Amino acid sequence: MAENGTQRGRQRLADRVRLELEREIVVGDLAPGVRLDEVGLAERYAVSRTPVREALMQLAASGLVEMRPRQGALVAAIGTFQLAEMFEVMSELEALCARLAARRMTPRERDGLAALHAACAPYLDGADADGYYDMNLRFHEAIYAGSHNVFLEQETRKIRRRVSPYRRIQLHRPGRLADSHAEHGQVVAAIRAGDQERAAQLLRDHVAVQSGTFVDFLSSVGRLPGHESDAPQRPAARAATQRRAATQG
Amino acid sequence: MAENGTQRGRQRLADRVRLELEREIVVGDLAPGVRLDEVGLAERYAVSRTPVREALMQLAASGLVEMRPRQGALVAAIGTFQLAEMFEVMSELEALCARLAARRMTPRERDGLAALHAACAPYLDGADADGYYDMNLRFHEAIYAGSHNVFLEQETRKIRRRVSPYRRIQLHRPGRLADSHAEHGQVVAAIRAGDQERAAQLLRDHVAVQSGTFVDFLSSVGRLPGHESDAPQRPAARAATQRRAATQG
DNA sequence: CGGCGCAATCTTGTATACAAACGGGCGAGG
DNA sequence: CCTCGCCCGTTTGTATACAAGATTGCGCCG
Repeated sequence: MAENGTQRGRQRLADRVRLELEREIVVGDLAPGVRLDEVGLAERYAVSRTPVREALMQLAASGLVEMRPRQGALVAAIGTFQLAEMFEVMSELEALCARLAARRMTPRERDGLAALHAACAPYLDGADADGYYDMNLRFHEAIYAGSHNVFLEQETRKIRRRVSPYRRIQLHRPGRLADSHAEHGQVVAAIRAGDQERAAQLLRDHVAVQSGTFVDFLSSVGRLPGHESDAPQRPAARAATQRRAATQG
Repeated sequence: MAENGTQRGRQRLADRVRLELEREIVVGDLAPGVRLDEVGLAERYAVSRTPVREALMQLAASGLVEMRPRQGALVAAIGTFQLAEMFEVMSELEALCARLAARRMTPRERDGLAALHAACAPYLDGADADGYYDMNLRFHEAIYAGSHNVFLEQETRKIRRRVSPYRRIQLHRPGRLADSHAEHGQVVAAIRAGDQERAAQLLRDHVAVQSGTFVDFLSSVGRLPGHESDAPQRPAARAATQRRAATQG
C-alpha cells in the first residue's frame, strides 16, 4: 500500500534485484557493514547500474541499506544504541498489534494462531533454532495481521525485517527457545480470551526480553558492529570487494 | 540515520527535487491524486529524468507518492480507511513519545516545550489556522525529540508527514484550535510533572480526537479521495498535466 | 449506432555515456 | 622520518539514448 513503494509490478528488474538483495541481507548472507558496489552488483545480476541503484535506494529507504552521499552503499550496520531504540519502538508496536488482535481477531484467526504456536513446538526438541526462527516469524506476523490494521501490520513488519539480521543469533542462547515458546503460549491464551491489556503487556515483555538478551549477548562478545557503524572494513581494491560479495551470496 | 535514506548529501539534484516535491505535497500545492509526470517534473526543475525518478522513488518509499508499476507516479491518495489506520498507529506512537518524554526530558527541554506551547497561543485569537498549524507541528516534534529515542522520533515524524496533507483542513473546524491548545496544555503539565501514563493517555486522546474529527469532516463532505484511491483524474494529454502541475506549484 | 480490435503515441523502464567528486598512493618538503 | 599536498584511479551522480509496455483514439465490423 505504501511503504513497499513499487511492489506490485512483478517483472521489473529493479524489483527483482531489490528482493534478492533484501533476502540476502535479512538471511545474513550479506553481513552488516559490507560494501555494495553498484557495478559489482550489476554484473552479478546481469543488469545495468540503473535498476541496481533503484533497488539500493529502496532498501536505503526501508533502512536495510545505508547510502552515504558520494561514497556508495553499505549493508546497514546498526549500532547497539540504535538497536535498543528500535526494540523500544518495536515492542510497543507489537504490543499494539496484540491488543488489537485480542479485540478483533475472528475465531478462525484465533485458531490459526494457536495452530501456528503448536507448530513451533517440534523445533524445540531438536534445538533447531533456524527452523524455530521461521515459525516464530510466522507466529508474530499472524498477530500483526490479526490487528486488522494493514498499515500497522506493514510498519511492524518493516521494523522487524530491519532488525532481523541481528535477531537471528540471539535465539541460539541456551534455553531461550523454550522461554520464547512459553511466552508465546501465554500470548495465545490472552488473545483467545480477548484480554487486550494482558496480551499487549505479554507481547511487549516478550519482545523487550529479546532486546535485553540481545544487548547481553553483544556485551558478552564485546560490541559487534560498533557504536556508530564505524570500522566497516576497508574495501581496498574493487575486485576484492566484488569477489567477497559474490562468495557470500 | 536510516529512513531518510540519502539525506546528508547536500548538493545532489535528486535530493533537491525530493525536498521540493515533498514540501509541495505536504503543504498541499500538489493535491493527492495528481499525476507526477517524470518528464514534466524534469523540465520544471531543469534536470534530467534520472534525479526525478530517484526523488519519486524516495517519496514512494516514504509513502507520500504512489508508484504504479508501469503507469507512473501519483501523489498518494490515502483512503479514509487507511487514514484511520494510520491515525490509530500514530496516536500510539505519539503516546509513546509522550510517555518517554515525561520520563527522560531534561528540565531545559521541559521549559522549551512549555515555551512552545505558550507560543501557540497568539494564533488562537486571530484564528490563524495556518500559523497555529506550524507551531502545533513544532510542539509535537519537541515531544518526539523529548523521547530521546531518535528512531522513534523519526518514525513518528514520518507518519505525521504522510498524513499532513489531510490534517491541515481539519483545524479549520470552529473551536478546534482552542480545544487543541487546551489539550496541549494538559500534556505539558503531565510531562512537566513526570506523569508518564497521564502524558501518554492525554496525547493519545489528543491525536485520536483529531482522527475522529477528521473522519467526521470527511463524511460531512462526502468522502473526498475515495475508498481505494480510485478515480485519480484522467491526465488526458501530457501537456495539460504538465501545465496543471506547473500552475499548482 | 454501439462494441471491439488495432495501431500510433506517449510514458515508463533499462542501458550506456559522460562528468564530477572522493580516496588512496606517491613524491616533495620540513 | 613524518607530514602535507598533488595526481590518478575508481566510483558515484547525471544525462541521454533505446526498448518495451500501456493508454487512447480511430476505424471496422456486427
